[in-house]
Amino acid sequence: MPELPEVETVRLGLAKYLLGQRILDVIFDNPKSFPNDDKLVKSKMLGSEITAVERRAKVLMIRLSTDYTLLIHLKMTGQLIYRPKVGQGFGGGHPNDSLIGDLPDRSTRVILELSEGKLFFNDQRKFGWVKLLRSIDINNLEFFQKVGPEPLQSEFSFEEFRRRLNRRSRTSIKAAILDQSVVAGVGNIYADESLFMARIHPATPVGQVSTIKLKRLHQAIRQCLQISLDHGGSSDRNYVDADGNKGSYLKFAQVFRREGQPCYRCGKEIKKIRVAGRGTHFCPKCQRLSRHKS
DNA sequence: CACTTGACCTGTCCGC
DNA sequence: TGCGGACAGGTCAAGT
Repeated sequence: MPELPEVETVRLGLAKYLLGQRILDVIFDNPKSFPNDDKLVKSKMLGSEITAVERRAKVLMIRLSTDYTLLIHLKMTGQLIYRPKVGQGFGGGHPNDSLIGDLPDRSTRVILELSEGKLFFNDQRKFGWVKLLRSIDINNLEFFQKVGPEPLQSEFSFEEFRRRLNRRSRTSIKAAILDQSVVAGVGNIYADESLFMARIHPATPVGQVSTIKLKRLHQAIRQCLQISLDHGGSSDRNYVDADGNKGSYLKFAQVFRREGQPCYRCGKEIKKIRVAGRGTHFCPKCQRLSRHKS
């Protein structure tokens, strides 16, 4: 899916368009994508106003004036695309129409009809979801209790990073940074990119990564995510922002999807292997398996 | 507990 | 062109 930079880019777009809008209707028919009952939707959503659009880890939160919140996870193929009503911004003939075509399409799972436009939740693989919850209950969800610090905030200190990593010292460093309870928002693309930047082999057991390298990794995670955010995220396949635009970060990727091509740093061929059950890209020369004690 | 694997879905690409 | 299998940005539950 969308990892932190992509979800944050969507959030920025939604905040620009949705704040202050009223929900006039909600159209859904897939209980997997939107497992809420009609009664709750009618009483807590219809007529309510959107008061904020927030994000924690890879989860979006659309706050409503009824003290309820829509939680949204895009998982692998989710999209949230906003289209203003014709005559209220870009309408027919908008340049983005060629990118994603007419909406709804066959992957549309939920439509929010708003006072000034429509919000489409598309999700080809149906892994993603939209849930309506009491705002006050959200912090008690197990996920939010366990999730790690936001990497672009100051709460993501090196000491905190190491403390959370040390609970999982035998697993691979890649599996560890993909774990949302270690750090929030890192997924497969930025795991590979930040491990390259820190020059750590993805399969290195956590307990054998030196302090120097862990410090490099801590900084690399922040840098990769920030650079991607600056470029509107990565569009490998499905990802688009709230306007339907793709992100351009993959043009700057050092290893992700570059197997068989030369490393920009040393010239050796980038390899693709399997680590933590995921396709993993790395440079065998820049990222050697090493055995240091921290 | 720590850790790994398979399942959830649909679509696409690659080799035969 | 068709068909089978592998694979895809993420998380869970269920296994060892």
